Amino acid sequence: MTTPDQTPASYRYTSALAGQIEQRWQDRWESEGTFEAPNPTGDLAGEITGDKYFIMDMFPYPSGAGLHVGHPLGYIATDVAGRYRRMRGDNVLHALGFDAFGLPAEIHAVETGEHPRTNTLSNIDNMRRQLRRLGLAHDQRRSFATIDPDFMRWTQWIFVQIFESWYDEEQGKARPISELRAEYESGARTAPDGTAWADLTPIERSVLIDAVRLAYIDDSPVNWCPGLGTVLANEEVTAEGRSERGNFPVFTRNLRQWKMRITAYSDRLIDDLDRVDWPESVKSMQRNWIGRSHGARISFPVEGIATPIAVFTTRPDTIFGTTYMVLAPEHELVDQLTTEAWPDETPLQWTNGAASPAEAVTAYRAMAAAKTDLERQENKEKTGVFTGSFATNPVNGAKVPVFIADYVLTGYGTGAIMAVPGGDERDHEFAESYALPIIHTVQAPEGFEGGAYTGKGVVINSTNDELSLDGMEIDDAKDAVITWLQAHGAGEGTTTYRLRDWLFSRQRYWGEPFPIVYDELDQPIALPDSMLPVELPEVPDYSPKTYEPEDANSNPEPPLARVPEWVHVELDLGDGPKMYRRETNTMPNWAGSSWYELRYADPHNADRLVDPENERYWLGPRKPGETGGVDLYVGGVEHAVLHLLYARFWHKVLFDLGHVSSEEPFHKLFNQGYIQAHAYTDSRGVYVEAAGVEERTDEAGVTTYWSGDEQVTREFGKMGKSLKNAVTPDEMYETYGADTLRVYEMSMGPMDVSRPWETRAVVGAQRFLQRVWRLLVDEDSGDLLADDAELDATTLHILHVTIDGVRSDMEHMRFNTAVAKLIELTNHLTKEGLRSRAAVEPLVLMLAPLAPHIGEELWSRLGHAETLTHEPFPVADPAHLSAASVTCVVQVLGKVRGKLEVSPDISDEELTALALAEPNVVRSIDGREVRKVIVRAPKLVSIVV
RNA sequence: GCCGGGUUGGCGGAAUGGUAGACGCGAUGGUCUCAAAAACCAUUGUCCGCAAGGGCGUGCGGGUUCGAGUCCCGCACCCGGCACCA
Repeated sequence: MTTPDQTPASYRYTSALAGQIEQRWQDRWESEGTFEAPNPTGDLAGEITGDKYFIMDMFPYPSGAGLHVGHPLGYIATDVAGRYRRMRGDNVLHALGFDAFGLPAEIHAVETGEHPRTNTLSNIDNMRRQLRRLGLAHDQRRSFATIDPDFMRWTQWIFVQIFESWYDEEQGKARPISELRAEYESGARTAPDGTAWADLTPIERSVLIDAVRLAYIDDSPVNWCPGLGTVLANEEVTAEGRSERGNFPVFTRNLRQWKMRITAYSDRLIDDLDRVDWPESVKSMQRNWIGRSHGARISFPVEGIATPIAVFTTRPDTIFGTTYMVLAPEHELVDQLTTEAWPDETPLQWTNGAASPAEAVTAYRAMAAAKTDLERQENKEKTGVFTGSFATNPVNGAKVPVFIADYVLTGYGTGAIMAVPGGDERDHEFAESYALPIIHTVQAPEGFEGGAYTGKGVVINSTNDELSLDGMEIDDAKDAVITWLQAHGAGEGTTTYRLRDWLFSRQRYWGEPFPIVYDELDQPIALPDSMLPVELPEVPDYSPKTYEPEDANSNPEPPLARVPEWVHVELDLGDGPKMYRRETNTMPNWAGSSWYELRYADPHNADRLVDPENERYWLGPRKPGETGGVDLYVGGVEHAVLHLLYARFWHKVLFDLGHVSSEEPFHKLFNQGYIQAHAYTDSRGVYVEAAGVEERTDEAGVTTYWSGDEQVTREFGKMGKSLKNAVTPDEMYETYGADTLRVYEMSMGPMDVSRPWETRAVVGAQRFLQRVWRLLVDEDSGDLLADDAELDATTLHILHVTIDGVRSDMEHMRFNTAVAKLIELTNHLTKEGLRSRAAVEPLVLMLAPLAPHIGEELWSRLGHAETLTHEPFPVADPAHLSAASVTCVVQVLGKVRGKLEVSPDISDEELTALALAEPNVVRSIDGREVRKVIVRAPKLVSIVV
């Protein structure tokens, strides 16, 4: 409390009074369960009224640093939207859980020896406290953390579902492995080589089945990050070849790891983007990441080699322009293609000066292998070497030399290309260096200079005995050549993707253990439901084996492997007690967030991850053909291809297996902007506490910044500890109160745009709330000042225009302009000294979603016993939307020359006459002939002379 | 290079093709006070003018229109994503 001698008025809306009001209402909401949303069935079942509305925030990682004022921006926005929806009569589901597995807790554990769980739980407590003080209308019964054994159990259960599934291309969906096994056993299906199931050994059967599982173990190139001591998914590696987290170097290594067959869903993940309401930027990032391209796979035979070279191209129409071929240095056919000696007349520059192709290829491969991906990217100069072999172009029989070059990547397409220097800039560049012929197959426009022509045009130089593409447009030529190739067994139309399978195992302690054990034949076996969850064992040391970040040859070593008594376990999995070995990798921290939206709908269900009825109600499609999913999902854009892609994938698997009725987890996605902040550096470039910096403006109007006596430089960046510019919500509660913080954050700008924090501007929101308070409450006595006076026409008009505008702003998340409109209404009432219930009650109701505590307090002082949570949001009366008089603008030659106060239903003729008589308009016309008068009654008259 | 978003007062921002700058911060002046703070009131794009009024003004250059911040064409710069992806 502020001491009395500092506050002349004891009922002024100060931060102290705001604090009392806010905490009182937070207690009341909690004890009354105000924001508890009933479910159709189960332990949270209740009477349901209205339409359902499921709103969600991207759930937070409970950081030890606590929150700064940037964090709650999205939470406030969803809270306002949710509170508005409740007042519209909806049954609103809004809760917040915690994404509690993750690296920081593990690092903290390594440093302090404190168990990550202990530390994480205390961080969660702290965050819950900070968030509660913000007055968020969450259903507390539905909160959880991904580390809760109950939650983890279902994460593991989903893993087992994925492990026990395969993708049936014919049906275009995932199906249980049991159905595949049944098809094998019945003879309906045989192994790819034709062998019958009955003729396979148990091991062969396992291998056959394991090869198609949606979760599988694979020995292939993965991203190994010694600095983190773990492998990473492609999505977690930046374009610079470093870890997204920690920025450590990442190396490609062949390692045995778990993967998820997300590539089976490539098409659906792309196609269904058209069915969700997401920002175009995020959709485009996902499309790019999946990287679907349509083209053709074409075989180029090589004399003396059984396997032809398969290439992938998106431009099969240019095949007549193929003058050479290129294989990635790592391509498996390179050894066979490399000849003993250089063919006669091999140009010297094709050989790199080597005595034989074998020597040249070996040297080139060694050089390519020594380069990291990053170095390959940096050096864009095209290099390569001739293998000594020639391939045959299937369309015209031309012999073309086969090169290896590192500008062809092993991981994309087939790792081999038909090079068309006339139609591809990269091929052109290479052809120039190696003196290879260039044939154009598309007519370039006149005056085209430059090497490769990649634009539109008509096909030329493309004829053989049976086929002529000449004269065709490119798309028709593609179809024609694919048809021809297909008929001649030389190729087919096909699609490739950039997306790779999701590397799913991590060598960390603080993650979900895999519900997998290995038998004596080293075959992975999923644990039955009854043995879930598999909980983390206590370990003597939480650290993964750490390495020098640059030590590419180090090997991952999971911390769980150091607990032999946990790893080796006796279980009865159906054929009596036997010894098994547990999987010692853990899941990535994306696992829990890949399905948590489902658990909000039925958080305590012990029998199912979510009851189908509850899932259908909260997430199911509203109309046939819709995807269903959360009605509004708000979060930062940084998860565009990580979390959002993984969650869609898991959701689709669960949909295929019949566990959910929705095809997409999040129907509408909204990316909020960030709150940024100024930061200040001293002369040494060291950050100084932003809170202590003073701004000075001299007579010349030049602004400088000072930390004590030292001048400092202003920068702009993320808010946080490292830039010493963090402002905490706690400071704001203390100085202004939670409602002020909420209103300020919502009024700063549009939700999807980043904006700078400015503590000194927060007072504006407080002044606004104080004005509202003063309208209703006597600052000295605390008496209610509202009266029952009738509203004048002007006030009625302003009120209803405000209602109309605020409603529309709320619908479209334009909270900044909603606040502005409420301020305007308040300023009008204040200026006119109006305190009529007819105006202040709607004002309080409209303010309530933004500033719920002061809203509730004023509502209750107005004599209402019940919370306003479910009070109907005011509705504008169309009769009051038009004003008694309107300002009409009179333009002469497009410039405003006069203004008229006129009746809204004035006729065009009358308005024209008034306009032409307005003195300043007459002066502007200056006797010139009026050629045309455009009238948009009642707001505008435009006169042309 | 490709894709997406952006550029409006001193600052954050507002404007169905129809009064550019709502609302807020800051600044200036005032009320209250012994004084200060808080609060309240007024002014605040810029230039000319005593005023009435007028000129200029939404990154730059064109265009459409009676009228363009808004639509079209071209360009510059900034932010984000992807990038030798055949």
